[in-house]
Amino acid sequence: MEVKNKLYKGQGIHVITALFTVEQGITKVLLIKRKNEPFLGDWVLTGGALYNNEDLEAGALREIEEKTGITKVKINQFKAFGKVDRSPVMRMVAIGFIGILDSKRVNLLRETKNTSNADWFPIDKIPPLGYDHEEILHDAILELRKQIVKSNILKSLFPDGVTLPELQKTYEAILDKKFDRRNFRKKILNLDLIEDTNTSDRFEGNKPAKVYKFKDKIEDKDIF
Amino acid sequence: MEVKNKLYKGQGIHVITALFTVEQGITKVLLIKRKNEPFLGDWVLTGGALYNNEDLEAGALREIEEKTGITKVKINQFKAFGKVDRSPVMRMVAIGFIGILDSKRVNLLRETKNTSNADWFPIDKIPPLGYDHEEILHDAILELRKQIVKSNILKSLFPDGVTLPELQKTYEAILDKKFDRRNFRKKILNLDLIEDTNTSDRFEGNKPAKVYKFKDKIEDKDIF
DNA sequence: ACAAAAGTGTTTTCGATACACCCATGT
DNA sequence: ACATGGGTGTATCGAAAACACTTTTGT
Repeated sequence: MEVKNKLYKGQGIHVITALFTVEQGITKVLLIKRKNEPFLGDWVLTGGALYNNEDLEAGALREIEEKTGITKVKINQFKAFGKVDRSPVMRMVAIGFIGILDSKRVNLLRETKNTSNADWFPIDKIPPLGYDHEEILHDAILELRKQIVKSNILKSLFPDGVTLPELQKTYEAILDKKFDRRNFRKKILNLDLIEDTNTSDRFEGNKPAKVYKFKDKIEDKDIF
Repeated sequence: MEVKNKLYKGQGIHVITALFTVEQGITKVLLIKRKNEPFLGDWVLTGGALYNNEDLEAGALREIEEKTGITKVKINQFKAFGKVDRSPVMRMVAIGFIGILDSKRVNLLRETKNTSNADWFPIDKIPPLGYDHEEILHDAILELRKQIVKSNILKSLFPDGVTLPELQKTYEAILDKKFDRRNFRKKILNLDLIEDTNTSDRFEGNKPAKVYKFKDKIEDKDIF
């Protein structure tokens, strides 16, 4: 259907994902460098325009793959961004997603049809971003912090399981906060996000640590 | 800018709000009856197509006013809905909002240019809805339950302040749960959502109750 | 004085915090 | 045997839950 009324004509939808990783206690986000106008040469979050034949999440995943080569990542929608002038070309509303994965497990494409570079940036050392992506990233970081205590979003960072010391470092990195080891264990186990695998241990040159894994389904707790 | 690539052509944005009220312990949502195709004659949530010259929230508020006459209401965006076929006419992505207000304080328009009726429906007695509005409403109810314990969204239900017994009935209605009176007081005051006005009492034929009001700004608590 | 609804305090229970020692491994 | 990091238990504190009586008003 062709829209005639210019109040509605020429609208489009962006699907934008803030893809995070944690490396040695540093939370990082994946940025790509644009090769086209608008914002040519600027760093932005991964994403692009939604196609008519795909759902929101599918579009976000396609854009991720096209522009970074990353394929297996779980993403969660968190907010829409729709300021009138957020895109200089036409009216675009962005649907924001977040995801987290292990950067060491992916073969990041440095250049693609639409990007001239891609890299992981510590979230406290972000260059100027194109579009409204600084705002999206800001909100995405807050959302990530919420989701790591209420969802299994970290599962995709640890697809092969995780030890409690590893997990503690991750939480400390993302929440920017230190925890007592014994209390952290109790707290995290109480969240019912992970379960003991019983099976395997993992070695790092000292006493082996038990391996836990994130549950596939998290049931939400009572609100009040 | 005119889009040529048919992968992107002809997209649009809906702004849809689930407007709630609570009457005598019953949580209700405002529905309007469509006067046009598609879904002519169907009940739907308040909303419509976003204009190019307005932000998301402004568009949602304009649609609310146009189709219900309601003007002063606070709304919060909560989720985007973008299944490929959610609109039969063209590709539309919906941005969902929730809001709550006192139905007794509004003069609801029963008919407008685009609607043939409007009414409040108990959320457990919802007729079949057009578009994907049943899904949007379902998610909106969950979101409302979250927001009443984490935000001051209820402020617009009680613009002149509220007593604790009134509030308790409201929470019980929305959360579908009963509370002990003494514990409810402690709990709700601990949330730091409301403050004592000291000033006024309110009579209902018995002992007057103290009036509290919702704060304008809520600071969020530690996540973990 | 009675009915109706508001207001309040104490005990108990449970989860959160603070804190120190033992254990398994590699060298 | 020593160094390194993993694992665990207890005492204390504070929040949440259970629970009953008193107060204010209108009639």
